[in-house]
Amino acid sequence: MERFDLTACPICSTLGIESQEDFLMDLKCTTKLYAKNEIIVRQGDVCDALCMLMVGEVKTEMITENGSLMGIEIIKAPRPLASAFLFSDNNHFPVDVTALSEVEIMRIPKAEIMRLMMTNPDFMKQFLTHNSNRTQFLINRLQLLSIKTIKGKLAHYFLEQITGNNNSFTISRNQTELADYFGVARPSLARTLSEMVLEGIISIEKKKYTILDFKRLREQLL
Amino acid sequence: MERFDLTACPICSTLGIESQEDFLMDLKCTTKLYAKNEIIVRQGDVCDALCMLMVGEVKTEMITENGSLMGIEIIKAPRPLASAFLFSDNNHFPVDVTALSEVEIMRIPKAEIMRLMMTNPDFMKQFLTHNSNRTQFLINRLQLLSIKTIKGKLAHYFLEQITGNNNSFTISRNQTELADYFGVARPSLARTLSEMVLEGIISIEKKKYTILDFKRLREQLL
DNA sequence: ATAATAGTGTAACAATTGTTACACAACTAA
DNA sequence: TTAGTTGTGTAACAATTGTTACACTATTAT
Repeated sequence: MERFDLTACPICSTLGIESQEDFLMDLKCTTKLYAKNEIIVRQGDVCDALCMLMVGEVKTEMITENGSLMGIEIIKAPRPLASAFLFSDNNHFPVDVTALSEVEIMRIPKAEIMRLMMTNPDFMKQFLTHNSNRTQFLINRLQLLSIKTIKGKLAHYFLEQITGNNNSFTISRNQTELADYFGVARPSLARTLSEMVLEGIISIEKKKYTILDFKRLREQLL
Repeated sequence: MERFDLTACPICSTLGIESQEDFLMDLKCTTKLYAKNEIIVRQGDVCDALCMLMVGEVKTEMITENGSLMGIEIIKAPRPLASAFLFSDNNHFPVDVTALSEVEIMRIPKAEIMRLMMTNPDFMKQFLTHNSNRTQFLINRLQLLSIKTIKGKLAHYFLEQITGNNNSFTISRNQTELADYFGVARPSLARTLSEMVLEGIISIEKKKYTILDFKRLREQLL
């Protein structure tokens, strides 16, 4: 199993290389290994320690940065799991987490996280930032899911892709992935896309999308 | 205008009465008044200070230019506004905030929040807890919106209301409010409810709901 | 009690999306 | 090249939900 890379961890990366050894040395924590397909946490389990995914990858029904719906999604090491729930009044995991490979989890007690934050401003800032970023992500997903029509979702998504004065952009996801992202059926998405092309709102060439009529695109948001 | 009540604030309540005066005295912050219907923050505004709603109430509107897809949230003083975004990499407000009454807002700079957290463990814990609770709330909304059928939404909601060994609960919202909460049309909700009663899954008497068949209720979640 | 208002039940119909199925293009590996 | 896979376009039909309208009950104010 490979070594844990602190510098890639979203909440520990600014600790500085020289202090990493001390950091891990002083840390009161336990690590545990899980076999492939083993269930790491069950929905409803109490969350009284930060679970850091050190090695391997897991799947969870949780919403992830990747953006797929409540459907199963994959989290790769290194990253904390559900760090937002550690301090909530109702500190239970909202979903199951299952190992997709051999997995190493480090459990850092809540009190230890508190201590780290009190003594290390950089750590505190990173921890806060990580959780804030997760929240931002959740809000974005909420906005997207709140739009009911497929045309509206597409309009929201397209307008988000625009940067600068361009009216073109490329989408790396294919139609199937895009449909998953929106939580709609693939043929429904295809139908809607061809309708928007027919109406002259957009044009599509391979994965390059061009907006032809911003006004009508914005009208799709109702 | 009434005085700000620190003991009711979700992130300052444990500071202790005797230290409140010192607390407010030392705090580097500015306060500003807003008239009713005045816009306090606009979607996209940079969030570089914690906005504490001291007096009055505000509404936050989710969602893009359209308006009423997902419910609006009404926030009453005292409570911080969008405290989760203060530390995110892309620190912009995701929503508009409008005053519903005369409102007093205290703006506490980010650095000042950092200082408070470093020097006051109770404050830090409360700040973290508050943000965690907000995240829980968002996750919950997301789960609800991810369920596509109205029966599924209702099943999710009903199962959430159950406490202990009971199979009954009362819902304070009326049908119209419930429909808004789910983001569906009111007659559609009524139709679905009567279907579930017909199928013997639940029974409804005024605002008291009773679950008759847990197994089939859970099946509605897919 | 009476009127006004709010909340509910329900029906007919429209609109949107999902489902299933299949043809075909694009790409990859042998 | 060929065969196999993946991605796309599209059609017919089913399922679900929205829309609109109206009757009725419950609650509240006068």
